[in-house]
Amino acid sequence: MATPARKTRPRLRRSPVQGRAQATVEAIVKAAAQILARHGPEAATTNAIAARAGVSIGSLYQYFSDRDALITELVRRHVAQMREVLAAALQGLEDRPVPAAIEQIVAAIIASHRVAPRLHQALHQSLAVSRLATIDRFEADLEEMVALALAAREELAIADPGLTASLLVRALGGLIRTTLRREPERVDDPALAAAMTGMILGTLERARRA
Amino acid sequence: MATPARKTRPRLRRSPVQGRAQATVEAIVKAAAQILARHGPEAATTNAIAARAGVSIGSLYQYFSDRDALITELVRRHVAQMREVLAAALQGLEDRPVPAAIEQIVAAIIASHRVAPRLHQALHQSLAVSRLATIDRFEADLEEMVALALAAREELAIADPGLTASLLVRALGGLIRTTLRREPERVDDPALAAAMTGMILGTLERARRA
Amino acid sequence: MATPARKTRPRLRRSPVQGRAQATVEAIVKAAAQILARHGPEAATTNAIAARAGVSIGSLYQYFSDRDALITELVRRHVAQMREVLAAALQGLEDRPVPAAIEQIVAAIIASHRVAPRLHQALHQSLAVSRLATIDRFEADLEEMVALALAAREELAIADPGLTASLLVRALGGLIRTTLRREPERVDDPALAAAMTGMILGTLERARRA
Amino acid sequence: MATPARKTRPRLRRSPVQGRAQATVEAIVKAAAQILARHGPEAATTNAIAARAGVSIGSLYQYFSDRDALITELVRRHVAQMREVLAAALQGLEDRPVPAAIEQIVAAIIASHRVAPRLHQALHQSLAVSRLATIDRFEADLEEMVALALAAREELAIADPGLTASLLVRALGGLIRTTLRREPERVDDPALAAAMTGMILGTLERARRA
DNA sequence: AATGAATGAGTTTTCATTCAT
DNA sequence: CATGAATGAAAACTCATTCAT
Repeated sequence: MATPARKTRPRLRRSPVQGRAQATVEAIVKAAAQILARHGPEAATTNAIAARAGVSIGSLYQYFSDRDALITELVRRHVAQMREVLAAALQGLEDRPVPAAIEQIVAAIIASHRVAPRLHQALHQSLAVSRLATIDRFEADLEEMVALALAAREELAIADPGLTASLLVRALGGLIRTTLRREPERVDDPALAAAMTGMILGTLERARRA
Repeated sequence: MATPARKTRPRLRRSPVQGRAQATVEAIVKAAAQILARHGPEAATTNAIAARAGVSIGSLYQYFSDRDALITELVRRHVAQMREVLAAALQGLEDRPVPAAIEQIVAAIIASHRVAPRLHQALHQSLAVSRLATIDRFEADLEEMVALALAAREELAIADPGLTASLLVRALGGLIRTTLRREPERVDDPALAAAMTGMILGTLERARRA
Repeated sequence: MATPARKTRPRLRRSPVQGRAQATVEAIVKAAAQILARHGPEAATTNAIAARAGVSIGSLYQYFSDRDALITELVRRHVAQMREVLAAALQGLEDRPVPAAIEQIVAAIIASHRVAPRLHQALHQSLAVSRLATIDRFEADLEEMVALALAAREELAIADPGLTASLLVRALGGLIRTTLRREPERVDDPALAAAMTGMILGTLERARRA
Repeated sequence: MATPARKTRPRLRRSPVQGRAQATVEAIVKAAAQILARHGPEAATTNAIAARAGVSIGSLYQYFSDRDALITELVRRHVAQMREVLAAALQGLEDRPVPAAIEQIVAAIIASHRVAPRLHQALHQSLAVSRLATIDRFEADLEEMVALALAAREELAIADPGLTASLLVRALGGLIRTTLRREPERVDDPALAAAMTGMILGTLERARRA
């Protein structure tokens, strides 16, 4: 690539070993998330974040080298949470018959996107393309997991599990994001989930080895 | 009243009567598109746009009341172009058998998203959620067109054409956007297009009336 | 004074000998007056003035070397009008008995300030102190006229006509301006005019030679 | 609600808790006053004010939400000072006989207008008519005070104390302002003060009930 | 002469970041 | 360590003025 790898910065300027420092960091990250989610990227200035966190701007810079580092940490936590929710929602996947498994995957992906939808939206918006890496990695991992799950089911006879997984994960992700943006309340609509499941099943049908 | 009520402000602050002015407007819009596409929303300052367009900042404000108006115009043109490409790519849709028609729709949606993918991405990013209306309207129109097309094909027997159309259009759109962002070169991959077509056909199969 | 005398500029860049040019100048000055009076100094940009006058900005600069020259011309005309109104309203002053003469002076000063009160106000506001010279000269002349009139009336026995004239003219002027600003409708109140007359008569009484 | 409704925005954007901040605010306000007084409204740009105050432009905006807020604060302080001077100069008014009381009033009004005459002038100029409220309120209050003082003196037998007070206050105010503008040194001339006193006494004479 | 497109210095304002206390 | 006052580069936008057509 053209751009040189950024010199990796320590994630946190100083590791908060004491409880108070830990609490301060928590407060700052939480404040940033709240402001981003509720008032959008424009409102998320460092001063506003510090104010909402109830700490001085100086303290913010005590723990984060710059605004970027704070946002990065926020993304890291958000994605970690999505991963957790996803992992929990995928428990016992292997033991289920295919149709139920698909339903479970759909539900899991929806659930992971509902962790903090406004924040998710705001992050997608405020992050420069180059900065979406962390989120993209999550989606890539998700694709891989799904690919493995598909390959593991011999009865599905998927010709190209990688391609099919990408297809499904990206389609579902985009579908959920668009719906969250334009008709947020509909994300809970069981008819939509059912239709998504149908879409996946139909797709898998078509993706069989000739 | 003598003057008809206007809901929308005039598109341009002043309409260029001389050819030179027309050229200036074009240069500004083009410069804005380039900077947005290549360097992202943050880089698209009015000064940078004017500089790249080779005009003074004053000239920019002769024709656009503010930065927002320029972006709006850019969106307008971009969406208009997407609509054109889409319309052209959908010519003769009714005369084709279902499988070919689906292929054509997939190709058309891909084509419309390839008009200026980086710009599309940047616009999605730089526009506040509330300002995505023009793009959203395009997507909503697209959903409606597809819903009509589905309903018109009695042989498909789609139970809920609206739902199915939303599903497909949003899924395809998100899929294409994600792919453009993460693996831009793959958009041209015929295997992907084929897989998408498969996805749609499979989905339609599943969406039949019981 | 510290500031050197400004190099005197020709009042008009070119003397409009033709009728059309004359009309253009009229239109420009009138437009400037209207905008100043109706929308205040901030709105009186050269472009706005040209637009309202229905001429191009280039034409404005054809006749006025710069914005300042235009404002100067406007002031000149405004004061000239005030002088005319004043002179007309003072006709036959010498032939009247003192009380009637005073009433006439009061009425005349009021009349001269009502020529274009909003414009007058705007000019007072938009003119830098150094630029109020033309208006000040008008008031100085007025003071002198009144001083002469007072001195001419032996029966008044004014001890210091100059002082008394300054007193009265400045007091009346300020009074009228303040009233125009704060209670514009009251300027026509006959009770006020009567009170002013009373004030003057009382003042003259007190200004007699011991 | 927990917080009481505020009609007025907080006077300062942020209240300085450290002494240093207080000093900064003072420096800014003082610089604004100086520039306005010496170089007029046009010269009083936020940058120029910050520069003269010896602080960064950012500091100015820490304490004042915008240029307007700074000017408003300046007016507030100026008027407060005028009120103080006036109040001090009116001490013991009730205990004096009418002629001495009148002299005192005249002296008090002159004194209040001499607080910062150039600034006063500049403020009158730089404030849009609609924004002169604070100054106007001062003058209105002054009129009312005088009206009450006049009414309290039964021996004066003023027919319409309100009208007479308006007359006198506006006349004196205008007179002082004009004199300050055109012959600033003359404001100290005892002859002028004496003449003003004469004007008032004469006016009061004429304003008696028939 | 007239036009109006173009100019750019100058203005207000924001916000990430530093550093003295 | 925490605080918050201070910084200043940079952004949006205006408007008097010029000049090619």
